[in-house]
Amino acid sequence: MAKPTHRSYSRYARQAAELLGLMIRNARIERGVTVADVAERAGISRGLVHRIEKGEMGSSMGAVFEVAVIVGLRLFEAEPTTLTRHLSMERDKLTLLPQSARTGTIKVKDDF
Amino acid sequence: MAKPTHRSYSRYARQAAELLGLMIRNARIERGVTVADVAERAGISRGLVHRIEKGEMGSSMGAVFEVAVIVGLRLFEAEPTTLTRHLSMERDKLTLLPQSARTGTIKVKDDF
DNA sequence: CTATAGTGTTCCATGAATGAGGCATATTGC
DNA sequence: GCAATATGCCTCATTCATGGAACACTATAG
Repeated sequence: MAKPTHRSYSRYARQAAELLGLMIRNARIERGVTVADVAERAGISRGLVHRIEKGEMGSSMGAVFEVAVIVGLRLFEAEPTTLTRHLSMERDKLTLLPQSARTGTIKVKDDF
Repeated sequence: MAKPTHRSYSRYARQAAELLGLMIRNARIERGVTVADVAERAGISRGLVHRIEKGEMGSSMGAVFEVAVIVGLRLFEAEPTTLTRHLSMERDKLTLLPQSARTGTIKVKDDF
């Protein structure tokens, strides 16, 4: 039987996916690489690369990010080293953020 | 199973996923929203939100982006209007590139 | 023009992601 | 301290994305 498991996505999320797909395709063409080539390097099928470039929401993040990297895109506008630094920053941020904001009562933001 | 389809990811891609997950978690906590709350609003399970925040590569891009939007993250550092504009720009770019004048519709070019 | 390569799209078997539920461990508030 | 809520993590059934192969179409080369 048909399961109406149709997931609804917000417009912004869908556009972000579409944009990422287009950026990937543009970057790939500019580099003169074929879809099949990217697929092989990413270890995925040609069809999946195509779906990713179309911005389909079901594609796994791993496949999408991997393809993006292969065609030379810089995710989050960051180079590898910058990315690592951002990671550290976010990790530190997390440890500093207790769950005190849970009740919606953000008491102090430790401004200085 | 003999072959678990060992998918290998580049370091950069993994870090990007982890960074996105951390940014989501930080944004969520700062907003004082629970994982369960985000899950309900995104129409997904609590476990999936948790996996997304951990930056697991298997999560679908749709779920990841949707959660990111819900906690207030701006993907690609762009506001909704900016995102739409970027989309148009990338679409135009595509038509100017060599092998891709096909995606659009070339049939209706009989206006001369 | 023909030949070749690349793309776009379908179908389907199957492996993988997801949802659901439970339970242990924080964390918060009393 | 205790109670209540939130998170982390596990297992398993079900659903869905994926790979693979086919095919038509388009573009580039010759």
